[in-house]
Amino acid sequence: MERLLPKSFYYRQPDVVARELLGKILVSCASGACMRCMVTEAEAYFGECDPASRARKGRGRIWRALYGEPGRALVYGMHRQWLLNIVAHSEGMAGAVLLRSCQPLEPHRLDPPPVGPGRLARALSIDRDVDGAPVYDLGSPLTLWENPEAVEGFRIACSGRVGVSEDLELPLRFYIAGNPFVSKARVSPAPKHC
DNA sequence: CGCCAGATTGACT
DNA sequence: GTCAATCTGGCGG
Repeated sequence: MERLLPKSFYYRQPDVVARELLGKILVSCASGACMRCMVTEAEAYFGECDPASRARKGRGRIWRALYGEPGRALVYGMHRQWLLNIVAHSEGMAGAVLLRSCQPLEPHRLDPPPVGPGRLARALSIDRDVDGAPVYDLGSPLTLWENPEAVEGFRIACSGRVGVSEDLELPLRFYIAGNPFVSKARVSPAPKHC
């Protein structure tokens, strides 16, 4: 059987965690029935040093979450959708991983595929109720699991983050190369080999 | 309190 | 290509 990713998994730099979350299993029981999918695309955000981070916006609840305990879901709304992040950073730092796309497991024919952060949240019934949920904790409405099936391996590609007006030099968007459940940015950021 | 912009998406010209 | 919906938080009146 699969194993929950431990809390310590999230006590690392957001870019490391974003990369390592690819291929992992995301389980959402937010709607009552549980739904499983594999993470195919994620982006890393840092704290106030990151021009694209919401920590830049002010010291509200999002700022507190980014500087708060790693391994917790951070859900907030924008443009009429919910965006799902997992808080991830080393001790004393700040950051999170934005889950952008996933591949449904099981016979789930999702109409708009859960590709793109807004669609992912909608497909998994993610909303403010899930905010703060510890994803390393069994019994949480949202959990992340090891994926023994994915050991076969896949290529990871990376690029600049999607939709940000000001990005860092580092490539902070990671995705499974060739997987159909990955968003195509309107203006696709140049992919690089990682 | 109103207005603006941002890690978006779907409908429509 | 363009528009608008409406979550969060800063800023101006």
